[in-house]
Amino acid sequence: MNNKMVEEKIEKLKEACKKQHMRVTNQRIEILKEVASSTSHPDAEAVFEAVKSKLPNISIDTVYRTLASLEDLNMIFRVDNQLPKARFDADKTPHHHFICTRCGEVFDIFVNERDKIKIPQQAFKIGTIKDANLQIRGVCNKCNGKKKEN
Amino acid sequence: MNNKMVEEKIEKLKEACKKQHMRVTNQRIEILKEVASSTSHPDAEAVFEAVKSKLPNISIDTVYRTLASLEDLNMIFRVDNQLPKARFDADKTPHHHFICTRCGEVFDIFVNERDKIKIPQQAFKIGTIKDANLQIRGVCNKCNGKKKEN
DNA sequence: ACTCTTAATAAGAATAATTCTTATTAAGAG
DNA sequence: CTCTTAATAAGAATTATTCTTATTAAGAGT
Repeated sequence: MNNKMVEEKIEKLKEACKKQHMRVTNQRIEILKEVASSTSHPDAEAVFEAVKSKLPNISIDTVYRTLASLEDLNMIFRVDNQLPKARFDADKTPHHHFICTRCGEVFDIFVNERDKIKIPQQAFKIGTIKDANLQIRGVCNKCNGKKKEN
Repeated sequence: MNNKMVEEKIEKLKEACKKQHMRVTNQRIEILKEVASSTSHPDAEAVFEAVKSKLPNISIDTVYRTLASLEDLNMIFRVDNQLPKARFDADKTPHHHFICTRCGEVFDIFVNERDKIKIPQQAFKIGTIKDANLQIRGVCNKCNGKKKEN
């Protein structure tokens, strides 16, 4: 993302914070700026190191907390929708996964021939492909129900 | 997977082990049996608990090691291709990811309108969808090169 | 079957990523 | 400018996973 786009993103952050009654802190701005201007899908540690030059006293915990809140605000997202634990499957039939971002449950979605995913040509230039699957992220019905109870 | 399919899978494991000069251990058999007969994408802890009834002395380390080796043998796979660290991205333009299973590098793949993924109808019944992206797993060219050096 | 080599294991310590606890700071409402 | 409290820094704690080391057992060779 170029400078202008990053600046626009910061403006969006400010609006989003106001809307959610969240405070616009330097930490939030600098961390979003860093993720938005990076092209390397940085991890928390990399963001921490990069942001230190602007905010020398920042703690790694703030980075984690802020990345999570920026995700909540829909400003950034987590590549691969990391789950706290690795989960395994022995069924090699090509199928997709619906992953509930709230409870971590994984739902299989088996598709027919017509709905099979096609791997973009570009991918073959990057390396040797082992497999590919569609990852659908959302909130499952069960968790949606729970939300209403609160 | 039904009993018969599980048994077939165990046979495949035995063949694969012989081919790779790996020993056919009870731990490998029971762990594969557990993952293959489960429908819940179990994590290491769940496999550990389930397998304890058959092998009361099994250690959690063996479960982790065995799950990894079963993955190597292509008998099971890891849902979501868990990476050791969470990685973030601020670019919400729909795009896919090529994830190198060896070095963890994530490569963006931007696609044109025609190659856009279509979310299977079934997914909408499971819950509220936030987003979806294609995850292509493989080994990047750089890592493929390194392999040859050995 | 018996022996031997060594891959695989159990046990528990160690590590790495992430989250929690608590005291302090500062955003922004009034 | 003051006050409330959300957000933070610091470091301890936790959780998933991996490593270390001594022991066991698979299976090759006899």
